Amino acid sequence: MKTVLMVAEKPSLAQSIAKILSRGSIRAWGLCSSHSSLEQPSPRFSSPGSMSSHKGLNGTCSVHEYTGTFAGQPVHFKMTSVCGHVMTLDFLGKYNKWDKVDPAELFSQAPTEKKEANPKLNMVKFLQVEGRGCDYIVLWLDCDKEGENICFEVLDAVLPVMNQAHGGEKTVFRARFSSITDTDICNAMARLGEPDHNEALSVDARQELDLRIGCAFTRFQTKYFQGKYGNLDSSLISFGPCQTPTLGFCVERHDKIQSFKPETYWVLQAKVHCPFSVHAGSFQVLLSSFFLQVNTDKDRSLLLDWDRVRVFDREIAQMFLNMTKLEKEAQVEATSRKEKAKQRPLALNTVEMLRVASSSLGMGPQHAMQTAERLYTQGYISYPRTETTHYPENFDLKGPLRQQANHPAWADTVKRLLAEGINRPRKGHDAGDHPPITPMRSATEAELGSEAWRLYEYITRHFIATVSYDCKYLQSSISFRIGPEHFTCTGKTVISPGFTEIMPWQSVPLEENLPTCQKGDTFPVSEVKMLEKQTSPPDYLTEAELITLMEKHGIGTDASIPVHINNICQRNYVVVESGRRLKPTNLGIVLVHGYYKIDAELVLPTIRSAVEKQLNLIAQGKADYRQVLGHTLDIFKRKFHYFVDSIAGMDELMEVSFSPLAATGKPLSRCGKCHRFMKYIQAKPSRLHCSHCDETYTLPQNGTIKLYKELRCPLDDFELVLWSSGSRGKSYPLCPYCSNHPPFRDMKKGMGCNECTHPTCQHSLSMLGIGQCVECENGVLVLDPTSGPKWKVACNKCNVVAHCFENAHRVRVSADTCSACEAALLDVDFNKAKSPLPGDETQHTGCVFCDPIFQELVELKHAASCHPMHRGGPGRRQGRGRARGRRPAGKPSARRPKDKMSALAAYFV
DNA sequence: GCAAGGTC
Repeated sequence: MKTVLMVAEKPSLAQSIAKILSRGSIRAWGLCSSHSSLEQPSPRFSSPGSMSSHKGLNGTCSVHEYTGTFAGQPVHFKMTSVCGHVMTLDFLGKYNKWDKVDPAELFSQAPTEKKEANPKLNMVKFLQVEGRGCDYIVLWLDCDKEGENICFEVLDAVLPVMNQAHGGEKTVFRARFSSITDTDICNAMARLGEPDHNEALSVDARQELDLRIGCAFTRFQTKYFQGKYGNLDSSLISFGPCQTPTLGFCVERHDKIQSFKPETYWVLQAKVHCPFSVHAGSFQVLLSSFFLQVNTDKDRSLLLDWDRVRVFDREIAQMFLNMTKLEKEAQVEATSRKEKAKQRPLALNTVEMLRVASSSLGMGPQHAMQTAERLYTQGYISYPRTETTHYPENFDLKGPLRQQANHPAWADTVKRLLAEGINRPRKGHDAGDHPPITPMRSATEAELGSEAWRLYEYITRHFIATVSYDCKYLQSSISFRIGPEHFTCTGKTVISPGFTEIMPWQSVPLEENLPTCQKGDTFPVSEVKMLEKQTSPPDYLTEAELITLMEKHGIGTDASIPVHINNICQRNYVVVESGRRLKPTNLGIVLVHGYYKIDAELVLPTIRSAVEKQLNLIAQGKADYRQVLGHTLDIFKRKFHYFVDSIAGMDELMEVSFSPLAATGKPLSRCGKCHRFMKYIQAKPSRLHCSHCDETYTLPQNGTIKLYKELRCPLDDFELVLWSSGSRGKSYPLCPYCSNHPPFRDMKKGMGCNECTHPTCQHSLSMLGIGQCVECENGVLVLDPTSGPKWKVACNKCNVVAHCFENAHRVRVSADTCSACEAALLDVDFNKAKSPLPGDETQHTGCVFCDPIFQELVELKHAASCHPMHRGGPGRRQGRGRARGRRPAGKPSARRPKDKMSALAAYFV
């Protein structure tokens, strides 16, 4: 029997499609074969309706197997999936060395290669294992350009291991579907086509453009500005065709706020006195108790709005005030009553969910997406990444609704809807990807936890609202004349709340009801006054507004919008303020203003859509892939060179906001070359800067630095500093020069003296090292000479710390080694009063691992946390040192070498 | 260390 391999874009889809095709086969076969207008002869298929599933070798993708017919023959079907893109584009390794490659080379010279997108998933191997020996392949990837591109990634992996076709028989098929419904999937199976190479090529072009342009600009501006300003708190200044315009939106709003000049204006406000009587009508019963209370209040005054709204000249306002003030009565000129409707929402898609999550639930897009994904994988909601706001025609709306009928939060509403009949959902947009986001089963807050619950509650309420009725309300208004001036008063009364019952935050605000009156009626004026007000600036952009702008300009996709927003936060270009408003930082502002100054297209949202237009030509087969790519790269290469030549313009802006390196930081350690003080710059990346030599020395991050007793490195004369990760962590001395320019072959950048193999320096590993770490492979336990009186021995690779010999007044690493485990012996002196040693001893030399006296004085921990090893009973203590302290044969010894000179010579070869 | 796009 021949085998048909089928591949979907994600595991969940493989399962749904396999279920449909394996069970619905007989009906589907009938349906499919009844189509007479097939564009091409399509392989017919059927299956007896049972399917078996197993996990693939990567543990993530499943394989669903069943038998059926295909191309008129009995076959074995294997349905599986990838996890998004199989491959990713990157430069060849040597072009990823920032110091060695001129970013300009990234536009053309630097070759790119496709790498596995997620090596852990082992996707190519997995596809080959499953594809080996298959005869046909049907590609069920999402029906968009990215999906088309993944088709070819799958084919590249699988075709070489599949059986060879006989006599030009077609073996590669593409299924095109627009929803995951029985009809659609069966139709797709009945009308298999071919993957579209042009669409795939347009994605290849997009990938290459994004990579080359993004990396070139990012590397250039990072290298240019990094280390130039002391208080520029960013080690990466990135640029990207999506993230930069996203930042641009935030800065644009900031500029509007900055340039805003408040203007004073004046408003007339009138109050009339009216005996209260409301229209009688059936809607009254629906009004809230608030209204009924108002109704009992017989006399009240009515606030009128001025038809001129406002004037910007005080004297003119005063004139109008004077004229109206003379009048004692307001005359009704017209009345109107209109029934209006507030529409029920469209079915929920991803961006709308993210907007509401941000604006109403205070949940950032990235977080909201993660929460939604968890709800999805746990089966509470449908697939959360979709652009579609239209339920498929045969979508079962009542099923999910019934599941909610006993939910304590909305049982009443749902039961009434089911009893009285649901409303037809509004016609939304069908993007052909996934159905809108809906609840899949009932859940409670206790079950989900408060965060996930809030999102689930919103999704469910939104779903119920889409099958509810519009909210109907009555808008009435009365036009008045007071002297020469006209005033109006409006009121809204809810006729039927419709969907706002389940989405109360959308309710028509309760407004006072208006009195019944007719044209010509008069009301006594109780007050006319003039109010002075000021126009106010807009506020910073909310995340929700930003999402709307990005969607409108085609910046990013439903899945990547949260990533871009997260990026500009993490890169320190904007900060999220209260109300989830995005306030650009100085860095963000300077960058955008810099782009505006040099080449505004770099930050305008139009650039992405212009490129996309070109890419679409490739997809439609109207333009040549190579030509478009070459042409676009050429344009950006020119832009890049112009940007490089004009960078001083951006630098001028930087100078205003940031202070030069030489003017920042506090003097800390002395430079070994000029013997002047260097300055310690705390802003990330923290570093030392010698303004005389104009050299910068990076320091280890995430810790504090102080001077180390003015001790100097014997190799370069730089003053040592002491790095510490905190009182419960570890610390070690460090030479700023050696750490940046490793003196020995076996040392790497960033290392401290505790890893230095200098054979005689008193701060080195050679002198302070004790023995192999008890936990990690390559680490050595090193005495921390500054840690007394709470002495510590810490691993120079991992975070193992041993606390030992508390209150000893001196601890030294001896030249002798333990005969049992080869660890260096420690020489410990205690004060007479505090000595824990037996008898009246104050001094003891021994091995920390093997000496029974020392074993009682050593406590193993992890830096800043308690170590699990220490939880055991007393019995394990004995064996610990003996077994683990021993250095394996062949490993470099941390002991003091016997022949210092020969060892020294070896290092300097 | 960099982009944006899939998805987990």
